[in-house]
Amino acid sequence: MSALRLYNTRTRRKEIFVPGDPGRITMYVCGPTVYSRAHIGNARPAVVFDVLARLLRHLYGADALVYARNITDIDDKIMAAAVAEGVSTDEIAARFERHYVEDMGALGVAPPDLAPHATHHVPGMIALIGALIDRGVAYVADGHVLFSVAADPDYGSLSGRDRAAMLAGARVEVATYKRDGADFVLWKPSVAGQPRWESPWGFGRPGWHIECSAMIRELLGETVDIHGGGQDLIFPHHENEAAQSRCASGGAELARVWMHNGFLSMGADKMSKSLGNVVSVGELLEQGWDGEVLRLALLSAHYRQPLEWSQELLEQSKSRIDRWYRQLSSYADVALDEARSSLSGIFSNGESPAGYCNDLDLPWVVATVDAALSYWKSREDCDAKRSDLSMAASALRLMGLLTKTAERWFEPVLRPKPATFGLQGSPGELISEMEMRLHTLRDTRNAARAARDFATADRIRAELEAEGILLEDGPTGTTWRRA
RNA sequence: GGCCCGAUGGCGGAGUGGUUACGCAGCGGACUGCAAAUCCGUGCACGCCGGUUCGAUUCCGGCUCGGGCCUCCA
Repeated sequence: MSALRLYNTRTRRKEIFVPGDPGRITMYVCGPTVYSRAHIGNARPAVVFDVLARLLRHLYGADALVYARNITDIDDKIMAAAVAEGVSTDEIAARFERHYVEDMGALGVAPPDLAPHATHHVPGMIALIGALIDRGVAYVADGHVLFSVAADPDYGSLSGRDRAAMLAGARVEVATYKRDGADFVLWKPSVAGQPRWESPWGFGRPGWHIECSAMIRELLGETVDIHGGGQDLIFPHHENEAAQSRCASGGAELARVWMHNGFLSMGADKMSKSLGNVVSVGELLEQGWDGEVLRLALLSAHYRQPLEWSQELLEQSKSRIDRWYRQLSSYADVALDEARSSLSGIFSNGESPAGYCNDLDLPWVVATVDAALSYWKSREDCDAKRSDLSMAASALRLMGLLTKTAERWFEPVLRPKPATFGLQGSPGELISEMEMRLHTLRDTRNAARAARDFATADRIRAELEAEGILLEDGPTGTTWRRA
């Protein structure tokens, strides 16, 4: 068993990962609030923790991990979207959850084992709030239930903030019913028309932070091995979760390891809906970027580092994956810790973990794969080469890349674009019509080349390139692939 | 104002107390009708000022600049 080192936000250092029960490792990641399409920044944690889940399953066994990623389906933004459209919050939530699942699927993100919905766990939240009141760390005020920050001496330990700093930084006017400016809402009243549940404190709905605490408690237990999310959740969301759960359980920490991914930026700023500088996963897919290209782009920087999203990043990722498919996709999977390969370091290295086991150092893994490719590219086939390149391919597959055959990868994607061919009809008819014309063009071009009529041959090649199809003339004939 | 993080070549992005990944782009060459792909070769870097050290891009301190959080946010 190799040592896995993970960076723990709470201690601000890499630690050897020691699960509470190696036979049942628990991981919880904060999922989406479903009120709009996911942008590519939202996809980063989904992809990063998907890779971590694959790694944990690889290390501890396929059945040893329980991975939960919640769906927040009750929230002020969902309510606002519902009002704006004149439909129910359920309809909004269901629609955008569907989009989310599709988009993440396109990025190769495997569905988590559990995808709890906040609205299905309200009784658990009410029970948890009741327990906090009983323990004297929460209080009722003006129809709300609030968590008393002063009651938790460890409040601030995750984010590294002290009380004085929080007061100094307060930018929001403090509600008068709060005993302390830092106290946060566990339960709030709903007015007519808003979603509501019956509780000992009247009809209302849960605060955001209590949702995760309650679902973790119900589904995974008092303490999870790993709790993940984006860096912006460290405070207040995760700090508050940690405080609630710690107080409710009499001191047990909510998570052994807290992990947070860095942010995507667009130009100088963080990509965020409030700044309006977002690009959605759906848009990128429609532009023709393969999900694997988006996935590699998201994984091209270490998960804790900021990553600048750009057209160039996409193009670089595309080139890299194209090359991998040409050179590596025929190599079958092997055990990643196979000692015969000189690349076994990408996966484990007992004393000083490297690559995967070094806090998920995927850029290093990718670089090592490329170095191996470069080393072997002009060398003859032999056991060592096959062993190294098989391991390289396996390393990429563990991060969810190189999952197709080269044939599939390079297969031209015909998109119905009637304008180009001056056609009309249903998408299906258009595609079969386009296929027929492509065959004709291929025959025409081959004949032209044979007759050394290069003007005609080049014209056809240019036309097809405009359709996203590249023709490559090789010694054994012409191959067609998507651009 | 407080807390946190970062600063590497044209670009992206790792890592390391001494030999400076990897990719993309560029340049030269081979191959090709021309391209593309492939192959061979090649240039380019570690924010600033101190300190520790035989030696620092790597460790320590300060500074500057940039970003995030402190309000919904992956």
